[in-house]
Amino acid sequence: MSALRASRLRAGKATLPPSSVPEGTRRRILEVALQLFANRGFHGTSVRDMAKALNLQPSALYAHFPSKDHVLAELVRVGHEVHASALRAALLDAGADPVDQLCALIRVHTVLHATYPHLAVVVNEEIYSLSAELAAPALAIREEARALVLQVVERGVALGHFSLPDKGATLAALSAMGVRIPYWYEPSEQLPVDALADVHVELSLRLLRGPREGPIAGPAEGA
Amino acid sequence: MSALRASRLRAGKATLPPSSVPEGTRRRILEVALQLFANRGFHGTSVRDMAKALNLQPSALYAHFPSKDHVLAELVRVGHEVHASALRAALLDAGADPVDQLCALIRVHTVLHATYPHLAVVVNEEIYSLSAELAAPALAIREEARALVLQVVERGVALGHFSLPDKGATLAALSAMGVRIPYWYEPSEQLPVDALADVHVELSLRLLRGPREGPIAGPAEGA
Amino acid sequence: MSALRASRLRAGKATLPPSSVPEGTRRRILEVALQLFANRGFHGTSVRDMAKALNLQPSALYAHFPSKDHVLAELVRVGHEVHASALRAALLDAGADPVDQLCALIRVHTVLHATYPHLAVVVNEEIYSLSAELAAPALAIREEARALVLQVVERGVALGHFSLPDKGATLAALSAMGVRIPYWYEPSEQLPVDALADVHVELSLRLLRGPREGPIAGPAEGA
Amino acid sequence: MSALRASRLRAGKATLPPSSVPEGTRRRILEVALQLFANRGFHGTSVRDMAKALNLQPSALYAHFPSKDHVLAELVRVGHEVHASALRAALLDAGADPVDQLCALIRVHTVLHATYPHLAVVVNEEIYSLSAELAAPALAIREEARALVLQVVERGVALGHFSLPDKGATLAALSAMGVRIPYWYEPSEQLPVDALADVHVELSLRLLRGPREGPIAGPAEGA
DNA sequence: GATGAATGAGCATTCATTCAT
DNA sequence: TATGAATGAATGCTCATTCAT
Repeated sequence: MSALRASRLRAGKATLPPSSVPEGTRRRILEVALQLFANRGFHGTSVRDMAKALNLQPSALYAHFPSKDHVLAELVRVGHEVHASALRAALLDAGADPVDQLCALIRVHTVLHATYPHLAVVVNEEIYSLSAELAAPALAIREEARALVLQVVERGVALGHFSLPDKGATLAALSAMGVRIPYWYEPSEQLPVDALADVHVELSLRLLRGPREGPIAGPAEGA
Repeated sequence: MSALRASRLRAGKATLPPSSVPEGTRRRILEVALQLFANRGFHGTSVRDMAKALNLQPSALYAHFPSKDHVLAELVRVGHEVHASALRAALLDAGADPVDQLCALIRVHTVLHATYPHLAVVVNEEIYSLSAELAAPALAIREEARALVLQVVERGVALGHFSLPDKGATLAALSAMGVRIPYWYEPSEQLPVDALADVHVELSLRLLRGPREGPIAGPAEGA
Repeated sequence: MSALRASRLRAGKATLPPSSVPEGTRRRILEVALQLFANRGFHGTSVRDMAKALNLQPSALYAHFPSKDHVLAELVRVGHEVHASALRAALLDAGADPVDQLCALIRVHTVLHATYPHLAVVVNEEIYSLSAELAAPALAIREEARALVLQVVERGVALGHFSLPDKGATLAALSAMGVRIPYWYEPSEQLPVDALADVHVELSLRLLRGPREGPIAGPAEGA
Repeated sequence: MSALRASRLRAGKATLPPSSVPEGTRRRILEVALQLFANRGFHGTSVRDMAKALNLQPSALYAHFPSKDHVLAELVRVGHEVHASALRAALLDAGADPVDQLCALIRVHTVLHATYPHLAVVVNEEIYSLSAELAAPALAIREEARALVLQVVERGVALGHFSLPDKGATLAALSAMGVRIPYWYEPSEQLPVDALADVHVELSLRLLRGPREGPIAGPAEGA
């Protein structure tokens, strides 16, 4: 029926963070689902599609997950958990300076979205295909993460390091930079993941500190 | 059957820019499709869903569009066209200063995403449900728009107004701020659309000019 | 999934006649199947349902029966055998008087249907879910039983004790009284199984002897 | 898969009472379903079976009924309604004598079960495959009918025409005679439907009046 | 005897779409 | 333009059963 359809993601093979899910058929199912859900969406992927990609009968999936929805729910849960725990770990490593803390959070946020773009897309877009019940755990984790960043930003403001035109919009902009990575970025020699993280850290600091007045003197990339 | 699902958008009623499509059943179909595709996705919306929301029989839609895909294609085309022509118009009004030009582009980009969030989401997410053939016109327009912004930014850099750590990432960040608006923003008295545009203009300038050194002295919002 | 469904039987726990099947997993399977087949029918019961009720995996059943059909076949066979042998035993105890014989047959028929209602239902309704091959042994036994009753009735007619308006219909009515017991009867203090048997014996005699002429004088229950 | 299976019913073609359902595809579906549900049971009949017997695609059925369950529910409802209204009509024709009334009720009960055996079987056996919600209307009608018969019998007892050993069991026996008809009876020249009704009326009167004492003198059928 | 993963057919139902009216 | 009945493919899922362990 449908002619050649565009893939949402540039990146090729979908991978799950190594220790987030144990090896085995269950993990294989999750990785295949990740690939397909990221590129065609949850509703654009059939159980038969998944089974075919796994070289399994559709019915075999039901020994591992009670429904297609539960596969998505698990991906969304894992994605949120990996993200939240990475943020927490970054914060613990960062010391007490809110600028350092913010940089650490942005770095981790960027690295995760650049390293696991499929998971990022599924977590951010396909969560809306979940019932309220199945989405709830992930949404709770998400709210925690937002609160974490908010707290750091607010401390930075209180200590005179940051100055925001509007808190909600600025926080959203900070998040958006990361969230959109899967749609344009592909790791390359010119811009490996770490370099992208450096750029995003720099951009984040620009967002949070006021701009210079007038024209710019110093050297910076022009190309 | 399926339990309550989250809606992707905060905003309520989906609307199409006034003169983008003439009044009539055809426009009604597009607006209903806009609402449903934005909230449930193209694949998550059936022709029956659309017909029910229109108080029509499914077969009646085929008097107006040759297929469900063509409804989406039309929405995507209209969305891209409205966006591109608004950018062009803004640029014409902005004079020759690249800073003014950039501000005008960001303002329009922001206002459109805040005013037509459903259209923005469909244009940005559901385009991937289109065949290459049907998506092509929109993708061409999209490329033009990107080139437009790129040109302005590059002129700003050349004239010493802007300084970017990485052109691709910074352009992406500029775009991302707007693209993510439908996911968090709702017009309100505290932050009406124009004020949001002001904020995004300010944030964009921060991204494009270097940050101040050291801590911040001047007054800024704290809340 | 499926909403609450009515149960065919009033009675609670399904039991098999004590010595009809030796204790063990095989018997447990038969009793669980009896319960489920009686209430939801053979086609309305899945092997998974049976396994779940047994706290076993579906595959475990196949160590005891070659197929789901064979479980039903065994229930049907046991039910018929218990019934037929009880009829034979009753006849042996009853002496030579066809009235006594008929009463004995009816009593046993009634007691069995009242005591093992699940088995009665499965034997009478679910036999139609069996292949001709698997149903054959039971049908043979059934024919024997019918012949037995027929003989007794015919002797009663020949000896002037009974008078039937139509042999087929009357035999069917005799049988029907018992067969329908599981659908309405539940043992109680007011009407224990033995009392029900007395009633059915009385009713059977009424069917087989002609009615009184005119109105009724003597005392009888009214309520 | 399944080998030759027995049919529950002797009778051939399933028919619905003429004016119970208007002509058209909807009626054709109901009649085919009646045939299949009666012989193989609701759970033993697939929508594909029904569609094949109708020379239709399975999906076409869903233009007429929202689900397979609703087809059964409609059959069960129609069956109950036809039965109840026939009983009411019979009673209106019968005059004030409880004996006449009872005879009229039995006659109608018998004629319906003999004329529409498929419907009788579906109504009596397959109602248990319905959810409580879908079964409710039919069960309500059923209770009314029972109350009707009960009232007639009680008046007969009060006026000294009837004498019952046990009201519940006797009512059940009266009903059972009719309910079991589809399992053994086929209209024939020797015993057409009307003759069967005569026999059942006679048997019913025997059940409700006491038996003669001692052996039988008068002439009666012997065969 | 029992498990758990797997099979392959089949389930009720929904899909986008067509067509005669 | 719109309807209502129909199609044929596809949907998510369950079925009875097998088999290696």
